[in-house]
Amino acid sequence: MVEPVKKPTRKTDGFVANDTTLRTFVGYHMKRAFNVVQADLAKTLKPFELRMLTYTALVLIVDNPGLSQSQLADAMDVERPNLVVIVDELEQRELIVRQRVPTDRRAYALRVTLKGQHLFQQATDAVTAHEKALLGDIDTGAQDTMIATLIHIQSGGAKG
Amino acid sequence: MVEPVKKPTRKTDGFVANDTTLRTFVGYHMKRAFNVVQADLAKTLKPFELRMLTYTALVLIVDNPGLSQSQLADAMDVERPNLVVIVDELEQRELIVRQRVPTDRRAYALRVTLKGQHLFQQATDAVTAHEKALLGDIDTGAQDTMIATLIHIQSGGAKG
DNA sequence: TATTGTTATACTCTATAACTATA
DNA sequence: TATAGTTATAGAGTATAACAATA
Repeated sequence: MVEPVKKPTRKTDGFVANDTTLRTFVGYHMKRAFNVVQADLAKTLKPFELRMLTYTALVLIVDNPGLSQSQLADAMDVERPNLVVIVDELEQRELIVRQRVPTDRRAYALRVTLKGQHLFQQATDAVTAHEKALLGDIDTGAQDTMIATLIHIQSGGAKG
Repeated sequence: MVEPVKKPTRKTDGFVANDTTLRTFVGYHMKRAFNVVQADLAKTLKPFELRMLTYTALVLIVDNPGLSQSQLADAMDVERPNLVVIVDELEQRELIVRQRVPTDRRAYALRVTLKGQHLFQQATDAVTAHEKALLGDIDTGAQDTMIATLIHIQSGGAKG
C-alpha cells in the first residue's frame, strides 16, 4: 500500500490565517502545493537513493537517449554548471554513461546503462503510485485541467 | 503596462524533450510552472526590495494583525528559525513591529506599520497585475480549477 | 567568434539541534 | 515539563563569471 506523506506535528494552536490577500496570490498556492508534492517525492525516491533532480535527469535520458548536457539542462530548467554534478552522480553510480560525440567532440551523448534502466523502471513505478495516491481523491478532470494549465503557464511566461 | 518575464536566451538548438514518462509526472510540471511564476514574482517585487518570502510574510501580517511568529511560520510552511531573519528584515526596514504580548511574555504580536501598509498596497497591486498578465490568456475557469486543485493537494498531502 | 562542458564561488532557501526566557 | 523566540550551522538548490577544448 502507498501511504501519503503526513504533515509534521505542529504544536501551535489551530490558527487559520485570514487569506483575504492570499486568495488571489497564485505563487503562494503553487509553492505550498509544490512543497507537498516535493516532500512526497523525496520520500518516495529515497529508497532508490535518488532526489527529484537526479530522478528527473534519469527520466529525460531514458526517454531521450543521446541528448547532450546542454539539452538536458535546457529541458530541466537548470543552469549547465549545476547539471554537471547531477550527471557526475548518475555516472558514478553507473546508471548512465557519457559518450563522446564523434561529429562534435565538445559534447557528450548521455545514455542509460542496463542498471540505470532497471532503477528508472522501479523508481517510476513508485513515483506513479505515490502521485496517484496523493491526487487520488481529486476529480480526474480537475487533475488534467491543472496539469494543462501548469504547462500553459510555462510557455505563457516565455512569450514576453 | 505590465510585461511578463521573458525566458533567458538559450543558445541550444530547438531541442524538445520526449515527454513519454514526464507526461504523468506531476511534480515536474509543478516545478517548472512554479519556476516561471517565481521568476516573474521576483522581478515584480524587486523594485520594492521584497522577495517572495518577505512579501508573503508582510501579506500575512497585514491580513492577520497580532499573529505570533510561530503562527506566521506555520502559515508560511517555514521552520521557525528561518522565519526569524525574515521578521528581522521587515522590522529593520520599519515595515512591521514586534510587540510583546502582556499575557504571554514569550511571544511577539506582529503588526504592520503605516510604512509597511503602504508598501504592502503598492506591492500587492503590482503582484496582482503581473499574475493577471502571466495567466491572462488562460481560461478563467481553468485558472480557478487549478488554484482549487493546488489547495486541495495541500490538505490531501496532510491527511496521511 | 561561439559553444560544450567545467571549475569556482556566492547567494538563497531549508532543516536540525541546542540555548534563553518564559509559561 | 513545554513553548516562543533565538543562535549556530549544515545542507540543498540556484546563479554568474571565467576557463580549456573544440567548432
